[in-house]
Amino acid sequence: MDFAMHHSMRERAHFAKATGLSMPQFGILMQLHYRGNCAVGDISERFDITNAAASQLVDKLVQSRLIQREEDPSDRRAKLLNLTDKGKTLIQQGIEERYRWVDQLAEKLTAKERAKVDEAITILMEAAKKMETESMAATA
Amino acid sequence: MDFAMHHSMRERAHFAKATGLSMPQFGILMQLHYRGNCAVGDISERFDITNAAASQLVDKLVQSRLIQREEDPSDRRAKLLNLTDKGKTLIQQGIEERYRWVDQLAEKLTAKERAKVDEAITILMEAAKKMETESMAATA
DNA sequence: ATATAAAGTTAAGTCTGCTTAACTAAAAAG
DNA sequence: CTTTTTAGTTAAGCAGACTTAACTTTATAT
Repeated sequence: MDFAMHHSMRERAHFAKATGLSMPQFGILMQLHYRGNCAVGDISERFDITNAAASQLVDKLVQSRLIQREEDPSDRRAKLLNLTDKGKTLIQQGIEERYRWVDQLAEKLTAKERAKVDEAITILMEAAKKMETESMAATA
Repeated sequence: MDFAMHHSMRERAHFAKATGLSMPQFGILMQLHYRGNCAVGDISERFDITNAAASQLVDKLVQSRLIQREEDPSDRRAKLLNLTDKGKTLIQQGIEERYRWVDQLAEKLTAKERAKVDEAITILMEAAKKMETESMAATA
């Protein structure tokens, strides 16, 4: 498990470097991939940096046309951040590249083994989902 | 799976920040935790940076007494890098903190579910090990 | 209506990581 | 025994991320 993460980190760094993005920049793109419609404040909170820092990072990504920043209609102070089409395709590439390894791993398994792994993943996903909603409730 | 990594990354960044370490520095400590007796060249290769950069990072960690750098008896040009006791306890703390989340997740499972997950992990570990040795052979 | 708080931006300055280039010392090759 | 490679260090300089502080604009509270 930790091994997978070790590997994944490396892939991530590699991909970021290949695309000319810094790790923080890449991180923001991933964040927007998973949770779109973010505000700048969500970014700063997620990465534990100041609003100013987040704003500057976001601005760079906007300038490279990877994300778009528009006014939130319900609160005109806030901004809604989203991936542009360019950003989406980039991230999609990155994800595929990172998952090539997983596919290779899957090929090493027999059908029976793969079924077992699938089941375990489903179980874990359920548990994780349950945990997340609980912590959400606790924070709110 | 990706979700776990997302979470893990956050924990990692948080812990690194709390200890006053930068991510690259923390990464080196982790590397030494998993594969001790590294040379400076191993570090630079792992993180895809120059020897100079690795040497400088290593030096900072040596100065903060987290790792030790001694001459390799079998090749006096090379250095053997290892965690000091101080470094070891630090990393141990970090690992425990990161795994608290996994433990919480495990608590959400029934005994039967946990058994299934355990089995799946064993399968995956085997496959990963097989893959690693194969890629080693390919590189060599 | 005024005061206060909140979201974001901008600018100035600091700190790190990283690279290239020049160097030392040890090992391997000829 | 010289020559060349290899491992690592050091210094100079650049680029990026980050922080604080000052500011603008919108929302909220009194």
